[in-house]
Amino acid sequence: MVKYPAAALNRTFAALADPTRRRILAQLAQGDRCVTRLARPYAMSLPAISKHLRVLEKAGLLRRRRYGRVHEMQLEAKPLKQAAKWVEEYRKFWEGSLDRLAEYLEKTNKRPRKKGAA
Amino acid sequence: MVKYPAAALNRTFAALADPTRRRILAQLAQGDRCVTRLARPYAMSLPAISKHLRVLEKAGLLRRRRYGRVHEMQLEAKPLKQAAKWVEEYRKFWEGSLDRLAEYLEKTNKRPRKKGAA
DNA sequence: TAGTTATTTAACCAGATGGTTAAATATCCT
DNA sequence: AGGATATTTAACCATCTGGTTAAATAACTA
Repeated sequence: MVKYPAAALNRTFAALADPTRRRILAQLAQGDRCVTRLARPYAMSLPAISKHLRVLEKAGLLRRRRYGRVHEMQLEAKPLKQAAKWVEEYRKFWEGSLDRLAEYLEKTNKRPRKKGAA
Repeated sequence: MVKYPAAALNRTFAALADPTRRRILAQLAQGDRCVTRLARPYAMSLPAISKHLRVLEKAGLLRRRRYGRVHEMQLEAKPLKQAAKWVEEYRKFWEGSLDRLAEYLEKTNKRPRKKGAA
């Protein structure tokens, strides 16, 4: 398996683990948005949104541009690409070799005793 | 964009946000393993590992089989498939339409003012 | 200058997270 | 039965997280 920078994956996955943040990303997928506008759909204070945005920013998932007093947020795809690669690598591996092993184990109802399991 | 079950994504991404848990998944990708064996490489108590395993289990990322007193863990690909789909969908969208927009903005150094931004 | 708007910072709070050690439980072995 | 092994549960602790409200900062507007 390939090696990935742990700290970056930590931040990316942690950022994606919150539904509000995922929804913010969905909003941004439709175009750049400023903080107030992003905050509009939520029953949540502005500082709360501000914090979510900082989490996303630190994870590198968005970029902030200041135009006077308004901060405009823009999606950034790179860290997601990393995460996607990580997930995809495991997913493929599991779906390939391991699901067949799983089936085998289901049918025989035995466990593999020695190390060459997969 | 397609709709995904939020609670499941929450749990999956949160589970993946910890490096110990990702490493456990990497171990399991090489074959089923019992708790003690999984714990071996870590400078961490058995209860700590036990907790990590429960997190992964609740996220549906692994299945537990009891053979007497030993609990054997097995990878489960389904929730990861969901997560992969989510990530991939956004990734593609961003890489496609938005990176071009980003470039445009970089060059012109203007911001889009009206709603039809993307 | 004064007032309004956009956003962040500060201080706080409740609950989750990730770890610990000690004890409990379940199973295997003799 | 009694002892060793595999794993979990309980109780505890420090830190992180996701929210709040109130105040600070920055920039536009009259």
